[in-house]
Amino acid sequence: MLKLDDRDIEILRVLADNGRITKAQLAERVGLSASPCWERLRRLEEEGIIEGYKATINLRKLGPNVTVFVVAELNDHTPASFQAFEASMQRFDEVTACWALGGGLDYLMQVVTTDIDAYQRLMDAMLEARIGLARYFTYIVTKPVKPFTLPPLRLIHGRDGAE
Amino acid sequence: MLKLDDRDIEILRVLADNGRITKAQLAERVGLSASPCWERLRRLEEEGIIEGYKATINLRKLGPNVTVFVVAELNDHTPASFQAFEASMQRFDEVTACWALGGGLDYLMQVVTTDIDAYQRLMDAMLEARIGLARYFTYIVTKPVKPFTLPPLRLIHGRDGAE
DNA sequence: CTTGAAACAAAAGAGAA
DNA sequence: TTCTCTTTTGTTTCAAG
Repeated sequence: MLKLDDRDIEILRVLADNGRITKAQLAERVGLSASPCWERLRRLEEEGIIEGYKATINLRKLGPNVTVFVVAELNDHTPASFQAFEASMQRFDEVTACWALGGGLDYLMQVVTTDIDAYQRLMDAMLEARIGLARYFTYIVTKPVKPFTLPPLRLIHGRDGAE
Repeated sequence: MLKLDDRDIEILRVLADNGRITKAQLAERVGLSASPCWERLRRLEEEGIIEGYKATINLRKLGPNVTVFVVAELNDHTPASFQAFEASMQRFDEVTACWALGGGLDYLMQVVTTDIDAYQRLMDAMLEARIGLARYFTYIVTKPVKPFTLPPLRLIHGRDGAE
């Protein structure tokens, strides 16, 4: 298990909020000077705890669009079916995220399209593409209430079982 | 509406993938030299199309944790109830994202806790906190199938209605 | 859009607290 | 360990063509 102290956690928190902060500013914010802070950051990146850095794009400023969450059930639940469905998820660009759910039969997809019509056409295309999709339930997003935030890292870290 | 050309879109795509790329490398990747690329980037940031930059943290390396999606229904559907519930969502740190859904009565929450027990305790706490939560449905994530990706920007951009 | 110069930041190391 | 200080190298920013 990787040992992280409060300062490492603080580095993660600052970078999760501002991924382009300079290393000098980062050091100041976590109460270290540049060199030790830089060492810790290098380690966090090397260990893969920091996976990368991403710009956050405001899709609403680009044009009209709609986000839909879809709970999907498959026709059958063989390993091959799961694999085929999961591979399809990678190919549909409108599927912006996907998770497998407990119960062994369901998936949750996040889908972004220009409008509800385009969403329907996408789902029709999925049904026709014979990727194993049997039924699905649609949750249309009307408003983002809370943008992605980090969970409380101190809870998740500092217990047995981590790699 | 903001006019973006293919190079602007390409800048967004590169930065959504690698938010800490240097400006010189970014320019090279999109086929511009440093100064014009820098001008475009400055504009995208100023317009708020680029909202910010975030480090991506691999939670699994920090310790055991479970992600749960929760579809929630409220007791009543007055504007005040919505407001109260949405304010609560900001306060629960384990709620890592939240969206309001169509139908005017439902929310989808993404929750991250250490284990299913902690998830149950959180939901019990929400029920007891009288934040207006009536019923909820639990979807436990067993596997991330597709991490967040950008939707096809060319579809969303380049039509009427954008700001 | 290009060049290029000045200001600034990153990276790595030496040695002291 | 962490800190400060220094040097080299690379990056950002912006003015001028």
